Formats: sequence, structure tokens, C-alpha cells
Amino acid sequence: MPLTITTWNINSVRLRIDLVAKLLKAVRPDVLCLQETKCPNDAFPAKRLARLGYTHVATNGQKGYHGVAIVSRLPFEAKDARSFCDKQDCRHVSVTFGEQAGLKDPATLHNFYVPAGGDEPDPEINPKFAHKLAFLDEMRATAGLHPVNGTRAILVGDLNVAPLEHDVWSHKQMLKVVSHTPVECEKLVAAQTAGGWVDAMRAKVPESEKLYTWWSYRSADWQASDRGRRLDHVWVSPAIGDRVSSMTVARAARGWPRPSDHVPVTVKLEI
DNA sequence: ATGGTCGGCAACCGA
Repeated sequence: MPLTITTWNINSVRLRIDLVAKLLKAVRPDVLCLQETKCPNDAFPAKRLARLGYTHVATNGQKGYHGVAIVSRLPFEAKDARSFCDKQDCRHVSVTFGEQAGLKDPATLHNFYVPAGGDEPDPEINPKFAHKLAFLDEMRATAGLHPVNGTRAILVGDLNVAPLEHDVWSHKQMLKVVSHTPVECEKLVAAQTAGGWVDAMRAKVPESEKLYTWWSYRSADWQASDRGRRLDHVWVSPAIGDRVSSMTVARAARGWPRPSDHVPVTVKLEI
């Protein structure tokens, strides 16, 4: 059966709930994974989403910063929220879809918001960059993120790293800019490799082609300058590596009124 | 080389 999943760093779900509704009406994914909800769990706009048909919600939110959520038209059977680097930051939530969702084989979905890492790409002087690197190391070392023996799993989110040359507008000019420095790109790829994850976006768009999901608020004309980065990702376990039937980056959402700086990424899986 | 913009929440911090 087809399972459609969208991931989107919304940068305040309460401020942009109308954009979320617009996206859900246009795309009608089965599941929406949000990052940077900036919203405690008891203030999450669940009623509005339920009216749109998304009655199943797993939130991991906090006041003011970070926060992730999974909203779904399909029921899920397990929810988990993991903490990383011994911090209380809300940066992960996962659910498992099984028989109730109509899946013969269960599939676990992880939704991540990796620390951005600050401006200075030196962990010795910038604790935020040190935190980012430690977070990526912990993702690599976490056994629960290593789907084995044909396990079906999906990992999505704002991973805040653009690992490939054509994941940024200028590889050369970005080498010392946090999000594309060699050390963090290597650590992200190490986490991906350790879990055997397949990069579903790059399975659909060749590595030689530019592919972005984020454009800075700080450019006068994001569309004209097009200095984007691919910070948002969809990984699938080897068992479903060849089951990705489509992948869409909703670039137009960057031009919506009062947009997020990230745009939605949608994959359709035949599972 | 520099500074440029957001959102939360009420000072700046995080991005």
C-alpha cells in the first residue's frame, strides 16, 4: 500500500498553522513530521489538525525552542521520544505503524531535529558546534537507529547538515560554513552508513543535480540568488530502499506569505 | 569583508 510522508521544519507551528493546513489540503500526505514546533505539548494545535483528518498525534515539544511532532491520518501503535547528549531538548520522536494502519509489516518512523550548531565551526570555542557533533556521533552509535534483518524504518527531519557537494549552492564557499563543513558532513554520513540508511531524496535526484530544502531569511531575494542548502532529509532502511515511488520538494512553499525558511519534502513509499 | 532576517517572549537566545 502507498504510504505518503511529508517532513517540514515549520519554525513555529502555532504561527504557521494556516500554512500547515494549506500544505495538508494540497498534498494530503498520510503522515506529517514537523520540526521546530516551538510549542509545549499542551499548546499543540491538535484540534485544527484533527478537523483536517489528522487525528493521531505524537508530540515532543517544549516552550520556546526546538520541538518535534508526528501527525497522522493513520493510527500508530507505539510512540517514543529519545533524548540525546543528556539534554532535555525535544529533538526526536518516533512512532510505529502496523496492522492498525493497514501495514502487513510494521514500519517505524523517526523524526529528528538536529542542533544547528551556531556560527563558528570550531568545537573548541563554540559549544553549540560541539553539541551538534556529539549529537551526530550519538545518532551513529544508537543501536535503535540501525534497522536490521529486513526491518522497515524511515528517518526524516531537519538534520541541519547538507552533506553532498550539490546539496549547497557553492561547495567551495560553504566549506567553512556550519552545515557543510567536512567534519559534520562526515559525521552525518557516518550515522547514515552505520544504520545502512538509503538517502531517499538522492535516490530520486542524482547527486550531480542541485537540490535544496532551505533558503536563508537573510537574503533580499531568495529566489533570484537561490543560495539554498539541503538540510532536510529522508532516509529509508535497506528493506524499503527500492520502495520509494516519488519524492517532491515543495519549493513554492518558500514563497508563501510569512514562510518558514524550510520547505516540505514528501516521499511516497510502496509498502 | 560585512551584515543581512526570523520567532519566542519579553532580555536576548537560537537559528
